[in-house]
Order: sequence, then structure tokens, then C-alpha cells
Amino acid sequence: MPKAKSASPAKGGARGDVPSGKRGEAGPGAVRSDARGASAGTAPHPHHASMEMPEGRRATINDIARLANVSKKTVSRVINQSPFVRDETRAKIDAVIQRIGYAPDPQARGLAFRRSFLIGLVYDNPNAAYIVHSQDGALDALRGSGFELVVHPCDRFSEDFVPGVRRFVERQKLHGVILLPPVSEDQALARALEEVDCQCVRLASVRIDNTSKMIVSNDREATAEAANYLEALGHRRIGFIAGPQQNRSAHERQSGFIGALERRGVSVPPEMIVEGAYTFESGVACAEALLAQRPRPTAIFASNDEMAAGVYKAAYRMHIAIPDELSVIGFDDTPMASRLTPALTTMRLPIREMGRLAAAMLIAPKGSEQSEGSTAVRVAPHLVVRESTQPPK
Amino acid sequence: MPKAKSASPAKGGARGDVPSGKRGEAGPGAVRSDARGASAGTAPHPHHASMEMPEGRRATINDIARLANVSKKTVSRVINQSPFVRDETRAKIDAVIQRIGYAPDPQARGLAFRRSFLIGLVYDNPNAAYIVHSQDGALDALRGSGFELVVHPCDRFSEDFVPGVRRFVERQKLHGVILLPPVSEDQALARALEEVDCQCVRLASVRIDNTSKMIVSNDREATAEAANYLEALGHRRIGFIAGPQQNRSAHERQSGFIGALERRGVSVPPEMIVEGAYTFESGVACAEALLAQRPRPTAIFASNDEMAAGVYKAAYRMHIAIPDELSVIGFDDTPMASRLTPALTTMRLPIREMGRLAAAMLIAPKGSEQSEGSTAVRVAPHLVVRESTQPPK
DNA sequence: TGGGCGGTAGAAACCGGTGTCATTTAAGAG
DNA sequence: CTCTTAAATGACACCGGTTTCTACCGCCCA
Repeated sequence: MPKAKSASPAKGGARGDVPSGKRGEAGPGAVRSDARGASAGTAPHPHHASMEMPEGRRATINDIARLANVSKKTVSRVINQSPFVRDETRAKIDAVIQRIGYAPDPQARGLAFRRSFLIGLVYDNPNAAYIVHSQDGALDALRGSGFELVVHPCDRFSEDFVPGVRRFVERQKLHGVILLPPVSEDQALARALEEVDCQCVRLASVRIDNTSKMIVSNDREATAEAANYLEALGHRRIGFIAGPQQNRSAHERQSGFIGALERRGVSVPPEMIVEGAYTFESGVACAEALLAQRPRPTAIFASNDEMAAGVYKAAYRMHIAIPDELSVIGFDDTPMASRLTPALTTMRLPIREMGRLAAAMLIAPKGSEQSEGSTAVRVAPHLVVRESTQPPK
Repeated sequence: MPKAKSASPAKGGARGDVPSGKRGEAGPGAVRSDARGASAGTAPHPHHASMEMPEGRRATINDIARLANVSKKTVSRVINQSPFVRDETRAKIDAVIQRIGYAPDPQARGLAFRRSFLIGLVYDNPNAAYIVHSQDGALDALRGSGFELVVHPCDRFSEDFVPGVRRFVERQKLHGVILLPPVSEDQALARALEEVDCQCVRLASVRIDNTSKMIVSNDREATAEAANYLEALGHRRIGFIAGPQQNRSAHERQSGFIGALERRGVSVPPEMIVEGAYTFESGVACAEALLAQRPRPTAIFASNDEMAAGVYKAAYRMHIAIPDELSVIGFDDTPMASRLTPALTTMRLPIREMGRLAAAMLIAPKGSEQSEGSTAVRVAPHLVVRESTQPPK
């Protein structure tokens, strides 16, 4: 932005350094580099007794101001990309910043802004494989932005759950928060964070309300795809291992799967539906229950990979060969899925991408499209066919 | 610490609020709670026009000072547990803090301290399963301490590796850093962090030098245990899949394993040793190479669980039954190990515990034993016997 | 009663940035 | 060549804590 568009017929409020609508809001300065050499250039002038940098101390905005022969406020303007700085002045200051290798102190800046440059990642159930992946994705989006990621596990059944997260957010004055399922489904938490004036993005399997920013993964359509695939292979007797019913995702996955099968004329009798807890052990138990029935199911869909691994175990114990005698489909595509033998056919949840999108949404500049109101970005899971499925005998 | 030991014959330097050796150094205040109700108690006195809390704003140290009728410095002393406050005064201030539910702002405090209340977790290779566990352990130790955990992945083969981490640490003025393998093995990084005056704890498989704080897991002894176990079962022809040789852990595991076998009189011919890359695919390839030989090994030790899963895959393809025709041992005890069918016998690395210890070491108060010099804490891996091992036929 | 003296408290400066608002500078109009 | 006006810059207070340094209090001792 070379010049501020000089049309401004006395904008409403105060006449600060604010260019257009809300704030300059540039996020952590894009300042970097650590070059050395070359000297300033202009005349030896006003207030500061200009000498080179004192050693053994990180450069501050005052040093830059002194060396560039301007006030600290002007340096601040350059850092925050205010349009109200002459190109010449900006260039001069930028040069000094480059030469010294200056970068503003996020703490001081945060103190003045009343907001830190930290993004929180809040999750329950630290054993879930998807946590590390969404974390990874978020870090990806944050790289080079000047924002850092602070991880914060919690226990949603604790009495201190909502207050605890709230304290965390408030105390650290977080720039934003990413909520992972299942805590992302908690409306009380969402409201509490709103009160604290903290923008948050929720990752979930279905759009929960119309007022929050969300990244939704439409698990319903995903499981429908899996159901259609099994039906197309020729399976007619299919077992379904559900997740714990207090989880939205468990519901979504179940109704998506059953619904799709029924639309194709395959009915799923109640005895073919059992509820697990998203754990390996529950997967074993559920599979044993399903496989004990006659006629035996020719395929089993497990609502996550953990439980699918449990199906493998049960089948092994009962001497049932996968995929020859039993097809298995999982959900999530955790790294384990491809490590199992035979490799597990599963629905891939683009969880890393979801983390990336969430973080990107949080650090997007205020006016931009991404940062607006109640956005809900959808991502599409898709079927990854491996070795654990085949037509029934 | 109720009273400062009143023996102090004119300590060297300045005469501030410093009690004994270095600093008061109390870490983030243990202040908590959010009670309301009850009123101050004393008389209406000096400078501030004492009224109750103004709404809609977080309480500051000034509010507390005003309400308690003392100066902000005295409140600060209470927060930092300085011994130079009369019990009576302290009680009065504590009461107000409780009533208001005040907690100091970490940013402001950090700015004044020239140090943040953040702990960095630095790692490479974001796919490794142990990251999330050490992270978990560290968070465990940090819970309630007032410190937060900032995660920071990096690429140790990048040109910007050391400068990048250094920038991170310096800019955020981290209180301390936890280095995970393999970046923990990098001496250049360790030195760079020392320069920045940042204490760091390194997690590694062997003590690298005598000057750093480390949590070491003695992989050598661990693999020796695995070797002895296989020998005791009766295996005499044992394949070894090594890790990438640039990793210390790979070396340790190999020499530990081979050494132990040889001490027991079992020789390991060179063709029984192949080098993998700690990845699943390399595990498959290495296992195929080993299993193609005649006589075939009756057992294979893989240097991590990922590669052990690869052995399963290779055996499956070659129609070799585990454990009937081939015993397999892994290393790490990742969650996947127990999910495999048959469940994998492996060495459990107490990685979570290591993370916990590292974080605890970093936040330990300055004078305490844990925080001293070049401590190296050792933890013991141990064998977890599951279903993948049995005596050879 | 006066003089240390150590424990306690407070005023003011400071950490490194930003907000507000006044002031200077430059550009365009008359 | 002034006058007007907007753009560009600077002075100063402030964000919420801590440090430095000084002042005070009460007590012991001479």
C-alpha cells in the first residue's frame, strides 16, 4: 500500500493512526533477518545522542528510533504497517531494522495491545491420535506468522472444566483458541469464551450452531460413502460398531451409515448395531458380540480406527480371516490404519488440514473474508481403500 | 518460608527485596480462586480514593493495593513471596486477592522480569509417536504451575535450524526449553541456547555431555534386556533391524543388543543386521531381506515399533506366522504396539515420564536440588511381553 | 535521650511497546 | 506568495507488573 487513498471526509470517531474501519491490526511484524553492515545515511540530528548499538542487550524500539533519527512512535507505525508513514521514512527505518536485526518484543507488544500473540489449542482425551495431527496442521499455518501455539489439555467432566479453560484464555489474553472435539461440542464453553471476548474456532463433525466459526467434517456424508461402498461390493449383512452416544460424531457416523444403507434397500437390524467407546478394548468386545451371531455379518464398520483394530483382534481370536471372511472399515485414517495387517480400509478425515484452516482463520487480518462472523468451512473426508475389504464369498 | 533467616552480615550487592542468594524467584504466583463477598476490614486511610472494583475490567495490582490500603510494591512482594512483609499485612492482602479473584498478568510480569512463563517443546520429525507423549508428560508437570507449554517443531536439516530455534527462544524469552530427540542430540543447538541464557533439558537415549541437564533412557541396557529375553527363549538366529545411523539412539540400541547377545555366546553375523530408517516401509523392506535368507532367523528385533509393524507386514506376505514361526520384538511401546495382532512384545520407553521430569526440572525453584547444574536423570525402559514372542520350534 | 540498625513500606523509574492528541510539514487552492 | 487542509511526525501517558532507592518504624544499646 504505497499511499493512503486520500479520500476521507472526516471519518467518524477519533483521528488516531487508524486507516480504515477498525484497527491497523497487522499482527506480529513481518520483520526478520539479521544482516549487519552498511551505515545509516542521513544527517546527525535532533534529540537522541546517536551512537551505535550498545552490546549485550537486545535492540529495542528506542534503539531503532535513535539510529533512524525518528520517534519511537514512527518506528511503531512502520512495524504495524500504518499507511501514515512517508515511503522515504519507512525505507529509512526498515533499513535500520534490517541492519540491526530487530524484532519487537511480543510481551511488550502484547501488554500494550491487551492481547497476546498466542493461539491456544484446547483438547480433551489426550490419547486421541487426531490431536497431534491437528496440532501439526495448526503449527503449519502459524509458521512465520509470529504467533505461537500453546497446548492446553483439559477434562470436560471436571467441575473446573469451563472455568479452567476460561481462566487460561483470559489470563494469557489469547489471540484465539482452537477447540478440538469433543470439547468443541460444548456450548457452555463456547459461550464462556465469547464472554471473555476470545475468538475461537471449533473443529467438529457437524455444524453445531450458526454463530461460531467452525471447521466441519461432515461425518455423515463420509460414513454414507463407506456404506455405499460396502453395499456395492455386495455385502448385505453388515455390522455397525457405534461410538459413545454422548459424542456428536458418534451420532453422525451412525445415522449417516445406517441411512445410506437403508436408502439402498439394505436394512440394518438392531442386533447388528452395537455401541463401543471409541477404544480398542470396546472394539474387541463389540466385534466379538457381532461375530457370535448367526448368520454372521460379512462386513463390519467401526466408527473409528481404534475399534477397527479391535475387530482385527476379535477376528484373529475367532479364526476369521480378514478380508476373506470378513471385511472391515474404520474411520479417521490414523497412522495405525496403514500399519495393520492387512492394511485397513478407512475414511480419511483431513484433520491436519482442519487444524491448518482453523489456525489460518484465527490469524487472518481483521477485515479479510476468512475472519468474518460465523463462517463454517467444510472439509470432505474420503474413502481410502486398502486391503481389509473385498466382496463377500 | 515464614521468616527470612535473619543472619545476613551485609550481603554483597544491592540491598533490594532479595532474601538469600540470587532472586526471590517464586514463579507465577500460586494465587487462584475466584471467591466473592465479605469486605476488607481495616480503616479507610491514605492515598487512594478507595472504592470497590470497577466493573468490566480485570483486576490489576493497583486495584488490590487500593483495596488493601497498601502500595503496589507491597502487593508485588506478597505475590512473589518476599519474606519482607509482616504476616499481618500479608494476610490482609491475601484476603483481598482471594475476594477479588486476582491473578497477575503474565505478560506484564514477564516484561518486568525479562522472562516469560512459557516452556518451549522443540522437536523434529512431527510424525513420531513419542512427541505427543512427552508433551503430555510435560503438561502434566506444568499443570497448576502457571507455566504454559509452547510447541515448536523444526527441521534439523534446514539451514535455518539453529538460528530459527534460537530466535524462537530469544524472542519469546522462554523460561526453559525441552529438546526431544533427535534435536536433543545436536550440540550446536545446545550451545546456541546456552548463549541465549536459556536453560534447557534434553531427552536422549544416552548421556551426551556432562554440562547439560538431561533425561536419559539408557537404550543400551534396554535392548540388552530384549536380547537376553530372546536368548533365554532359545533363539539363536536373530535378525536385527537397526535405525538410521545418524541417530544416537540407533547406535545405542544396536550395540546394546548385539553386545548382550555376544556376551551370552550368540553371535550375530553381519547378514543378520540391516539398517532401516525408523519407518514402516523400511521395516517391511528390512524384514523381507532378513526373511529371505537361509537359514531363516527365528526372531527379529526391530529398533522401533514402526519397523516392527513392517515386520508383521512382510511376514504376512511371505506366509510366515507370528509368533509360531517368527518372534518379533519392537521398541518404544507406542499405542500401536498393543493394537497389532498378535500384540507386539516391545520395550517400553517411559517417554511420558521423561517429559514430566524435564518440565519439573525446568520449573523447579532456583535453589532446589532439581534445578542444579548438569543433572542427568536416568529412567529405565522395561520389557513388555505380549503375544509376538515364544520359543522357536 | 540519641544513635544505630534491621525489618517494612512506599515513590518513582523502568521493562518495551502502543494510544491519544498536538504539532510540524507538505501539497494544493486562491 | 499566502492560506487552507490533510498527511506525517512527535510528546507523553499508559499497559501491569518489578526494581531501585529512600523513608519510616520500633527496638536495643549506650
